[in-house]
Amino acid sequence: MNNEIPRATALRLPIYHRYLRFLQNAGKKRISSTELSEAVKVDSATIRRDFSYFGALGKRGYGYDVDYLTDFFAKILNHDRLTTVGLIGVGNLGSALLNYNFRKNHNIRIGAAFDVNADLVGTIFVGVPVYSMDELEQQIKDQHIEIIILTVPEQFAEEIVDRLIEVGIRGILNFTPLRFNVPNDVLVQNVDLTNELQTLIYFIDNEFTT
Amino acid sequence: MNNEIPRATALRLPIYHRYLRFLQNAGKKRISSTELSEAVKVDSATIRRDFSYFGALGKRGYGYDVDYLTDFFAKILNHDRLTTVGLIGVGNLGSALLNYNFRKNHNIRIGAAFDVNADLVGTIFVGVPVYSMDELEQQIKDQHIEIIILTVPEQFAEEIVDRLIEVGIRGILNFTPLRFNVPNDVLVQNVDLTNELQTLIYFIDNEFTT
DNA sequence: CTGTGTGAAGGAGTTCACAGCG
DNA sequence: CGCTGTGAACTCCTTCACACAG
Repeated sequence: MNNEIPRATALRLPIYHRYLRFLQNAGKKRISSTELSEAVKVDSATIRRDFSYFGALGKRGYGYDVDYLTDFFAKILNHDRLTTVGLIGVGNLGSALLNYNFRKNHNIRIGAAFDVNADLVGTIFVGVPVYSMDELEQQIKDQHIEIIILTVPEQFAEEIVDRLIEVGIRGILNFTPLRFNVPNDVLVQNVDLTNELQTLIYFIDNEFTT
Repeated sequence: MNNEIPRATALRLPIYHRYLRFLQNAGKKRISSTELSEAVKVDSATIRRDFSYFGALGKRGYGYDVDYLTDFFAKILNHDRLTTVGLIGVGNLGSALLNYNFRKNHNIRIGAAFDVNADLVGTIFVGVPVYSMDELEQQIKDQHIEIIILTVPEQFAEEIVDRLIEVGIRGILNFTPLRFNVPNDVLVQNVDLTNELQTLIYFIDNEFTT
């Protein structure tokens, strides 16, 4: 039931889930694909098809039960177990992400941060211990970290990624502009903020169509 | 020559351009689609097709001229003119982005920051003046700002977006999890860091295929 | 009568494979 | 001979439109 979920659908699951939780908090009991469509800006037919990959979740003529659907997606998205991730590079962006409230609502916890700066190493930064780069492999193993947020200057990235692959990391949220060669059991999600801005500028200057 | 560029191609232009500049700095004179493919992790046929939308940029049996191509894309991406953007919300993430070197290589400049915090207003933060929210419309007009980076807590976002639309902003780089209703001459690029992490976790837990 | 679930059609983007230019 | 540029096939995703369940 998992492997057949189309990639495009999987990418929308967190969006659906976030809004469903909002509805749940607001005490709403039922929601139709049309209403949901308005909030998350996804075509209602697409929503119905997305949901249908998981079976018949709705009731015809009624819509979807908010509580049921919220719990269902929570499980799908692994909110029922805590995920511990690590962060490498406690610079501007790294610090901001440590402050970011990943954990608050999503059962994601940054368990360890790593940096080369001796002044930071050994301190606790917004609740997260900062380790030296020498301790990388040990901490990853000890804390069962499978996912790394990579916010280092690009010149150091390649070498670090090699170490991460070696130690068996499963996923990297990559904030550097580089594209890495990784074995195909390691997943890299690239977040390129400069790109996003440039793309925005490009579309604006070239009369996009909504 | 602009409007017919497929969206997917446009999204890759900044990636190509960044690597071309790297090659240029390294003194490389020619590049083939196959070599480029290896570096940016895009299929070589896709690269050739992407380039072909802009006309015949390469030479058969030779490849592409690095200098020519770099300049060509610089123009396409508007690097020949300075783009001034504004940033609203000088919190953790906002501060990190102010420190981020958008400007360094891409002719993008954050010209104004806005925040509700009276301690920040009136100061210069990493070279960027911080204004109060009252000054939003005035500064946007004075500095000809067309693009806003939005890094405010989500409860304030909706109202701010309405003001931005009113004053004629063209694009918003949205770091809040909300999806806004905007007229179709305003472009919103959503960057949702929690989503990225959740998606990564989802794919890892569900045995993705590369 | 309302809103789901889904066959079928329609896009959009990618990749193959090769003709043909330099 | 090498590498581009591109028809054609293919894959993936979205959207339409409606049968049908509650």
